[in-house]
Amino acid sequence: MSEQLSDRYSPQEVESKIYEAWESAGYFKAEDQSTKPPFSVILPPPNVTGFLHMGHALDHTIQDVLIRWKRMLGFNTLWLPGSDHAGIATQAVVEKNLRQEGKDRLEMGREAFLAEVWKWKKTYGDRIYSQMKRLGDSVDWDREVFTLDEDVSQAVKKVFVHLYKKGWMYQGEKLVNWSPPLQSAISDLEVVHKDTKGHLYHLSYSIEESDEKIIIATTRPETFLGDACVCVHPDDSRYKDSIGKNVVLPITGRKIPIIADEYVDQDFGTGALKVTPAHDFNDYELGKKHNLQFINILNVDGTLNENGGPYQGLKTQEARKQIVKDLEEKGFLVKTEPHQHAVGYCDRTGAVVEPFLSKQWFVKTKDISTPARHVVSNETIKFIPEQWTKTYIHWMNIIEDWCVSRQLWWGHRIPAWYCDDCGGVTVVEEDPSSCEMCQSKNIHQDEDVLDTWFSSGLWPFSTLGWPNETEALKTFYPTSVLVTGHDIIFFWVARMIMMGLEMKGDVPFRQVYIHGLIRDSQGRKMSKSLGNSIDPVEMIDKYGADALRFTLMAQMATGKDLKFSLQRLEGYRNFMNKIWNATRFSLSNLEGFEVPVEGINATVPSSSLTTADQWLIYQTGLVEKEVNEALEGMQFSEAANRLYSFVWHEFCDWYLEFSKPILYGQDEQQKKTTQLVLAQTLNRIVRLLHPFAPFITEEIYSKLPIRSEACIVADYPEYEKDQKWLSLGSKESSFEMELVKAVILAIRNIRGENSIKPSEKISVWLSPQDDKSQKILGSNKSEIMRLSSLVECYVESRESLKKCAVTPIRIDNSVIDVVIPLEGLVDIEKEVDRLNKQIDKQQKDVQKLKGKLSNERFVANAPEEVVESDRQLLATLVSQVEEMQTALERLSN
RNA sequence: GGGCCCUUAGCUCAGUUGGUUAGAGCGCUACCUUGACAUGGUAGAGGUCAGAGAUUCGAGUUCUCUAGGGCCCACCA
Repeated sequence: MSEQLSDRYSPQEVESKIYEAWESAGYFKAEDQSTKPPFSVILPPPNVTGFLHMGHALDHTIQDVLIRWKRMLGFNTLWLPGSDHAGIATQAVVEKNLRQEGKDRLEMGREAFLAEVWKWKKTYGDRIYSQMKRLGDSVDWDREVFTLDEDVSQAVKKVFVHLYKKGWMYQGEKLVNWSPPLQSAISDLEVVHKDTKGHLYHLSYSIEESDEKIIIATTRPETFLGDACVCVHPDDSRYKDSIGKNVVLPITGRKIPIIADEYVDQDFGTGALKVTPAHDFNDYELGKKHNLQFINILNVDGTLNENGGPYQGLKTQEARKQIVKDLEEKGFLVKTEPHQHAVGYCDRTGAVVEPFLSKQWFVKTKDISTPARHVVSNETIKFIPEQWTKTYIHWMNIIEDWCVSRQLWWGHRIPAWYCDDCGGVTVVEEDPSSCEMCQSKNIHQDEDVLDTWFSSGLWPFSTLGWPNETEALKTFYPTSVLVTGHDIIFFWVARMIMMGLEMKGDVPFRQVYIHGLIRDSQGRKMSKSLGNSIDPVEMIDKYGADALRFTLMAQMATGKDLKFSLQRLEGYRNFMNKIWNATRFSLSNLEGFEVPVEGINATVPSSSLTTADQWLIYQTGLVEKEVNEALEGMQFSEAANRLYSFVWHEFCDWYLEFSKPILYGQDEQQKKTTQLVLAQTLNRIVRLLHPFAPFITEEIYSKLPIRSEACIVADYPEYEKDQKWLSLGSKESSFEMELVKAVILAIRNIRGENSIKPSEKISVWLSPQDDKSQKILGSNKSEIMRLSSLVECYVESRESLKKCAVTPIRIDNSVIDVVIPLEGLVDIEKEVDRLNKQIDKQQKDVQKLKGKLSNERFVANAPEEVVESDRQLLATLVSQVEEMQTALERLSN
């Protein structure tokens, strides 16, 4: 205990040491079988080659707080870490890298390329994990899983086959969202629609065997190459006679019919619509309905194919320019008007997405989404905050079939084999040697891989050993809570719910806590391209992990986005330092303190406790109760802020100041008592703070006289279970302390307002107007003197004093006049002004309250207690005004 | 076009079932190096809770509308 602590807390010196100690002691490990109640959280797997950003820091801190809290409460906690292969993102990074070395994926071939990706994964796969350790994540590393691990791959295949057999996984030649740079299909969710300025081109198509023309309007003129018909509304008088005739397409001269369908909006454009079934989702539906020709004009790379005629080889954008030019020259372009419309972009590459006809695998969502919707609407799964329930259900209502095949190499290969002889498809879990239909050996596997989110969707059970009925699965599924951002509710949360219900027959988690996104101080999204992202590891290096965690938690209120502020971070760094110094002070004054054998259960007779002791213990109880309640309700900022103000403004500001005279004094008996209170309270504070600030609390805990094995596995203080200690405090003592504090504040206020220097010692008369106050003041006189720098303090009435500042204090029914003679000390006029101002302000409140109480309906309708407390308040205010008026007189006389 | 959210002190934000005189941090002003901490202490200034209406004895808190800002979903060519 005599160990010297430095006067500043330096996280750099303790954090890594502490983390290693936790890990090697095995504190993070969950038990597959346990008598303890389970509490499990599956970490949203970060991109394996990614690095920790502020969003992760927030997401992880929330989970770690919950896990540490529950662990201390005695739960069998599992926080399961893992990482995601992130198909597109990782493949893109590796490809880019190879290109710089002059290598090309296609030239290398599948196997060689995948070897490169695995090499990359091995090099960078641990980076994110070491960053998680810096944050303090108490995950069970022994259970770490990667989405491409053998077990997970088996689970993926099993699910695929299961869905296939059920008819819910099917292959179809459909119009999909195609990303030309990726040369792959992407799902609806991976398309972001942005309003884009474009043009509405009016093209003139001539009607066959006549001089008539029909004008159509389009935003994508190049697609005319794939037009299958022109469509008008059957009731449109302008075009009635044209229906059934053919038009001749410009440039190519190809002939297509004019048909009618009520789908067409007569008021938009010219009321005549060109239909390109292979390149537009609406046209696709029309094409199916009217059995139209599907003319694909694109190659996989987004260039025009042989159907593009003279434009073959050009990219769509280039082709558009050229075609507009040509049409204009030949007189087919009637007019061009500016037009804003939604254009789909690939969220990975930013390229314009092309609707593209191709053969893909789809998950039929109709049947699988119904139960997934129900479990949320009937609150088997609860979203926090609730508002996301609506969003989720809305999406579930409009969900389309999910395109899960990707024309990539990095990912789970689709377990489908095609027969070169009979053309049959074999979908099985184990690689087959022959075709299921004709037994031919000439089979080859589907070249494509699955959408990354397909394997992510299985994460809550695939990570626990499924399809084997493992103990872990029995113990920890369904998991307790899923913590994530709202940006992946559809991508991930919804898919996990669907898959969990289908494969496990139960929800994957009971609660979904949706937090906001981290923004910069100006409210912009943090992004690499804006250059405004803040590296959490850098912040940890500079301010410590605890400060960063506390900053995030103190702001984590409603699930709203939160702005990250360095000033705030600095403030919580200071808070950590405050805790450190409070400990330093305490420990230096605990020298010679004998640790009681009962340890944390040791008490003293309540009669030996000072007012401040009892007050502190009472406050400790309140904090224990409130913090647990806040955490129970996922009110993280509530919990963090409550702890902040308790530690700083109650423990440090008042209790430690009150303890000084005793600790520095000669009364050994009293000193012992205070030391016990100090040791007991510090222990509780450290445990309460641990989930939020694990490193500093563990470090401090190891130096405390009263402690157990380690803070991380110590009991979390709970009001009900801590009664042996907490019952030493009382509401009554708390009241006494409030009275003493009020007296001290009143004196300090006068000093401060009148700029009476601390060095200038003054005398004060305290005039209690009842016996109770008299007693309280008498027993706390020395503390009052010390904390307000008094040279003399008389607890007695002295009406004869002149030119005094008088501050009336009233708490409950106790009234005290604090009387300070000011003659010779200050400008009396100034004090008169100050008092007058206060009286004015107070009188306004009195008027307001009087009005309220004279309202008969208020008195008649409001609950008795509300009326009563208002009456008392009014009485207090009125008497305070009177007393201040008296004070004014005494000041001037 | 549909849906969700936000607007409270100079700044960033708390304020979950409506009820004492609306809070915090930072910043600001004044004073203070007092034996844990200047990453500190003490005191202070600063708000008609975006606006209007409604419900209620009572609204920052519930409802409606308006203004401003943000987000999500959506095939009008």
